[in-house]
Amino acid sequence: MTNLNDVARNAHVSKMTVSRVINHPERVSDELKELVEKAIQDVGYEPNRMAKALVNKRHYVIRFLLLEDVTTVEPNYAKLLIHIANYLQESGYTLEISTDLAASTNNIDGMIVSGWRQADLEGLSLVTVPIILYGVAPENSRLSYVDVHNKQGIEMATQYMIDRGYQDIWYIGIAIDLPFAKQRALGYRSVMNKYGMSQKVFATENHAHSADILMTNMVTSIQSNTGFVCATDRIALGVVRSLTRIYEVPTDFGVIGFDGVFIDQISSPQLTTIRQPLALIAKNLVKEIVNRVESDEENTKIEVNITPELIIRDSTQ
Amino acid sequence: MTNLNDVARNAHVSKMTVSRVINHPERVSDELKELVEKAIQDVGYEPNRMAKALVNKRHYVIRFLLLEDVTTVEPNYAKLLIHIANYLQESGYTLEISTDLAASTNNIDGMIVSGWRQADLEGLSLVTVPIILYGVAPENSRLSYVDVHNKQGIEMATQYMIDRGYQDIWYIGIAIDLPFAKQRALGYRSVMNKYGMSQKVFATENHAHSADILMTNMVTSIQSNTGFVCATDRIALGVVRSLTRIYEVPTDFGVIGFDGVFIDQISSPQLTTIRQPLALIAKNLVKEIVNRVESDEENTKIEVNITPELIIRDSTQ
DNA sequence: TTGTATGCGTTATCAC
DNA sequence: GTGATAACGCATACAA
Repeated sequence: MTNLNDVARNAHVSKMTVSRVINHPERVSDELKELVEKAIQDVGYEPNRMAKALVNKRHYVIRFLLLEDVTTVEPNYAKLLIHIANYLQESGYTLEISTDLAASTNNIDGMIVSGWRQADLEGLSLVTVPIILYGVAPENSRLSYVDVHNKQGIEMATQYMIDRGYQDIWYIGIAIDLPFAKQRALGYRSVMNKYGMSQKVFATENHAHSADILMTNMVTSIQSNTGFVCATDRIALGVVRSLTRIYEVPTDFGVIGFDGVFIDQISSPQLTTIRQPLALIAKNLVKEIVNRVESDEENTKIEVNITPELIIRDSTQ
Repeated sequence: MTNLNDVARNAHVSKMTVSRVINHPERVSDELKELVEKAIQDVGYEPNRMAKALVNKRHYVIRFLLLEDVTTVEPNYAKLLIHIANYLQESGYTLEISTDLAASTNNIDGMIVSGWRQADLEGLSLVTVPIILYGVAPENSRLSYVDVHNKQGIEMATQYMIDRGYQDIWYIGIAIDLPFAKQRALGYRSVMNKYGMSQKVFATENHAHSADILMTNMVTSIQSNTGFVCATDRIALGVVRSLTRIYEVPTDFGVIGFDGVFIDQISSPQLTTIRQPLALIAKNLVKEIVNRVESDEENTKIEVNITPELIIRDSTQ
């Protein structure tokens, strides 16, 4: 492993000059800068992250804290984690994954927190390192977050169903008392209000099976050409499954989901859905947490709501 | 952040004694050891990973290199990554996720590599840090690996289908020229040979949709009470979907999958499957890579094949 | 603009 | 068995 000294020797300068070329190039004369840059190439120098960390009193480690039960959210996370890890790496940080809110924060610089429940709020307020949430913050909280724009997403979905000519639009929501679920339901209501259409709101657990049962109990009494706006792809999957036992999707009924991560594609027919732009979300999460870690200023609360994307597939006409 | 000095002051000893209590407790007298341990508690000391790393010439970072296309394997990885991260943390390491084989290894200690293709082999042979593969190594390779026992898994599946009384057993394999696919096919053949049953082997892409099409083209000519052993849950999902359009599963036909990660559960009916014990796999991967990183001995090639688990659900009688 | 000395927190080495 | 010292690689403060 080459170090500053190797470069310095190669360039016939002191190692401080090398350090400066890297961190404060403007304080170095052009000729030396060129010389040093060439030497860095020659010896293949890369800064030692550990030594930097020690002297900077950093760890260059961000923890991803997953409070949600993994099994219920599986496919959402692989991609998100990979994106986060990549962006962190670009900023010189490494990822740590934990499911333990109580774990010591002595060897990390900050946390990205996902899937909080009411019970986690006190623990979170005790954390001393910077935090950014993935997912809407609790109401009245001083916590910052990055999330898909939940309300806007369901608005897009509802609007799309209306545009496609479905006569009646139902909302199959998610039965959980968390802000994101409320926001999604609001999206439906706002568009339906705008068009003066009558609202039909149901809720189910976030499982294909639960949605299937809910739907199967009423499916024979639903009139054709109804469009179903679903709070998640899992729910949409169950709705499609229940409908296709008797009818055709999308010719008799239309279904649109939300999330756009994996489930939409293995459904048959594949789901039209509102996709969470996970790369963009990851990018913002990393940008914000690194910002907070590296700036000395007081952290102001920020709320980043990212516009999702309509993916048109085969469960709508 | 408390450090060795704080503990030393509190215990009225030198910081070397504190360091020894942590790293070589046998070289410290019992009384001092007790004293120091109490002091560590008192001041809430935790070693600074960065300082350790610097002096030990380590980074305490293991890279998870994902060579496979993420979208095709999504749900498998979230859990695996979380388990790996947890085990790494227990050993004092942090995780780095990368999809770039060519990335510098100057700031990591070792790599866990997943999803290699033929084209990656040369690049892998150039890597200078210790490597362990998740997934069977190439033939004639000196690379070590940890994997689910693919052959044994499909043997278990095939045997189970025979035990459940299915008259005819078909194998719907995965059309890819990689060792794990061969091993799984071998598992089917070995059991069928043992019972002198006639073998029906098909192959498809690893997508529900492809399997669906394959099956739909022959489904009307298949005699009832046939059992389908599938190379993956995705394939099994497609097979079930195709069958349930006309028949009942599991009364007319039986289907068993392989992987047991997520897809099996959102299927309807839920899939009987052979589950990869991801936690155990992660544990072994971490054990092996940390071993290789921390031992000075030459790395001998090891091959760890982990026995999977039969999960009985609703796609078999 | 450039170089020297010092320290970050830890561990290994070598005294005692 | 215990403690003083140097070293890991880097960056800050200060001197030239």
